Formats: sequence, C-alpha cells, structure tokens
Amino acid sequence: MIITPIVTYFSKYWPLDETAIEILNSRIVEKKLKRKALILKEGQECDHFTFVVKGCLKMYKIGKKGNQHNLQFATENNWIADYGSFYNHEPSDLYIETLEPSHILQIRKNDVFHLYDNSSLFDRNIRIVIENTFIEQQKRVLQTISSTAEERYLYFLKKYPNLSNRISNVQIASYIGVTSEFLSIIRKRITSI
Amino acid sequence: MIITPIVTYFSKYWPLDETAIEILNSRIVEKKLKRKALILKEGQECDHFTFVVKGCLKMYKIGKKGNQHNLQFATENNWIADYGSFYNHEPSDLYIETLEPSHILQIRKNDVFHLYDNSSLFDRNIRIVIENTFIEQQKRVLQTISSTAEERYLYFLKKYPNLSNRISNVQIASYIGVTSEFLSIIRKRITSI
DNA sequence: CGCGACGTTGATTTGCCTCAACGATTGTGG
DNA sequence: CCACAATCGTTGAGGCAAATCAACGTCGCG
Repeated sequence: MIITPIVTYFSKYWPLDETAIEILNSRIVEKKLKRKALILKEGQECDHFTFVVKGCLKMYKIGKKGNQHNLQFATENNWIADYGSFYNHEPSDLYIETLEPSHILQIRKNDVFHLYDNSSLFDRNIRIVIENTFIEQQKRVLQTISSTAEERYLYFLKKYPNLSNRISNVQIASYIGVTSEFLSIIRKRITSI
Repeated sequence: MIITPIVTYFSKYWPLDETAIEILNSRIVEKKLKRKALILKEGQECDHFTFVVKGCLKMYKIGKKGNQHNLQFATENNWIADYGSFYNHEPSDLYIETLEPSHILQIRKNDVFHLYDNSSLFDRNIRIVIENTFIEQQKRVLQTISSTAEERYLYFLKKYPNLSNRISNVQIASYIGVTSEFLSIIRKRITSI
C-alpha cells in the first residue's frame, strides 16, 4: 500500500481505510510540469481535480481588455479546480497555469464519481475540500466589497506570508484586484511609514 | 407522511426515502416572520439552515462606515445560511434579515448533523445545495473583478428578473456594489439609449 | 549576451463616492 | 383609515481612489 500525499492530506479529516486507499491510488495520475504550463484553458471542461505536491499554480480569468484576474493560488497540499465547470459539465471561463515547475496529482472526473460511489469516506473528504474552498471564497468576497486596496494587500501579506515571497507583485496585484502600478504606490506608502 | 416543501425540493436531486422524510420532518422548525425580522446577527454563531417557503431574505455585512453590503438574496425555494460560521462554529460577520413578511423552515445545527449521520441521501442533497451556492458565488466573484457597475446591473436584471421587481433599488445597489445614487445614474444611462 | 518580465515613477483621466437637497412613495401607529 | 414618518429614487456639485498610458533602469532566464 502506497501512502500518497493525498492520503496523508485526507488523514487530517476522515482517514481513508485500506480499500479506499487502494481504489484511490489506482486512479491517480501523476504529472511533473515546467513553468507556465497550462492544465486548464477557457472553453475546455474542467474534468479533473488537481492536488499540488510541490510547486505553485494560479487560476485566473481573462477579461475583455485582455487583462488577467487571479482567483486562486495553490501551493503544496492545496487542491485546485473549477468546480462549476466540473460539476455542471460546462466549458470553463478560467485558466489554470503553473507559476513554478510543479509536481501534481490529478484525479479525472469519471474516477472522482467512481470514488464517490465506492467510498463514503472519499465522498466526505472531497465535500470538506469544497466546503473549505467555499468558505475561503466567501471571506474573499466580503473583504473585496468592504475594504480598500491597501487593506486587501496587507491582509494578503498577513494571510499568505510565504506565498508573497514566492510570486511576483504582478500576480499579487492581479489577485487583490488592482493594477501593478497602483500596487507599487501602495507598497511605497506602506514602507514610508 | 407529510410532504414539506423541503422534501419536494430534494426530489429534484436525490429523492428522500420514507425513513429520511420522517427523520427530517421531526426536526424542522417552522416560522412566520414579519418584515425586517433578523434571524442572524453579527457576533452570533449561525446554528441553522434556513429554507424559504414564501417571502424574501437578504444576507449582508455591515462595513466600517456603517454601510450594508448584500451578499445574497433568498426567495421561494432557496436556502440561506452562513456556512463558514456554521461549519467552523465561529461567530458570524453577517446579518440575515427578511425584506418581506416571510414563511421559513429551519433545521438547527445539531439536527443537521444528526440527519447527516442517519441518511446518506440527506448528506448528498445538502452537499449539492452548498456546491450550488459555491458555484454561484464563484461566478459573482469573477463578474465583480472583471465588469463595470453597469454590466453587473444588467447581468443582475437578466439573471433575477422577478427579484428586481420585488426589492428596492437600494438593495440591488448594495448587492452589485455601488451606492444607490450611482445606480440611479446607471439606470438613467440605460433607459436613455 | 540579449530579451522579456519586473518594479517603479509621473501625468492625466475616469468611474464611482460623498454630501446635500428634493418630491414621490410607501408603511405604520394612533 | 388617515396622517405623519420613513424610505425611496433622483439630481447636482465636488472630490478621491484607482486606471491608463508612457517611459526607464534592473534583473533573471534561455
């Protein structure tokens, strides 16, 4: 029995039993990707869950004027997917792309449903993953509608201190919802205090 | 066996069996509320799921300057709750309040968990409710970060045509994230074309 | 080594907010 | 059921946060 990082991850919530682990392992697809690799494109259906073992990915939308809007980052031990496209079997509006050379594990859509049917433990764990993502996103919505750009930046630094050292300010700006020029002004304002 | 509106609602997804219906019915709390009734306040833990039979509710946050930011509306056959507060057992940042005299059904937190444990059908249905709410919210985030106020307003009208006749423009403005004065300008701009 | 991404600065513009005021509607308490 | 109060929708003047466009030195990667 091989203990993959996903098994370890789930053991925090509802540890899988041996049968579930066997089924899971037989369905995992492992990938090593270089920088700037796309694993989801606008127009494609998101047909897999992705778990990050090592590296960093971003999920973003491209607006009308061609500008990128980052929705989510995923580093070690994070899940990333467009759940809307996944569950509704619709083409996605989003892109998922590596920001660093990355090592990922994927479970394809058919296999996810197969696992749901064959292991209620798996079912519960995935539900928790989605619930947590949802709760994170709700916090983000609340913050976006009730804070200034500067507050959002400071919150980002506090919440993801390790991330802010790894990714460029361009990526951070795109996540907190300002241009990189304006983030530069914010940063100056902060350090000059 | 009493067929409550919730049972009918679930029958769209994974119809409950008789046992599940009995358990569910025994745990439902029915309430009739007048206008402006609060069912959740900031600082309280959200300890129930609420299903709207008749009427209209809003969930909102109050910002630093005292202004309301609407996060979600719920009308007939919609669910509303602060899932973050509910699952993490944390005090909520949010308020839930009726916009009209309303008829609601509630399931208290302990009973939700009891139902999870006693009926996998219930478990699956609630998971779908949360997934759908999540997917809606993701669309909202995407739209907020990549559209102008006018586009957001037009999208709101298209998506919730019946709602926009029922609630005031003040509430709509608060939902799409502008002041009611500015919404007024947007509306003028649109009709003058 | 060279080229493209990065971070920064400045000038200008714009989308949206703030505050103030007004009549029209709606809701409610007596 | 009516009268008063509150909320609503709108308009205008003025202000600010953030975008846009342009330019430039620096750095890391291929």
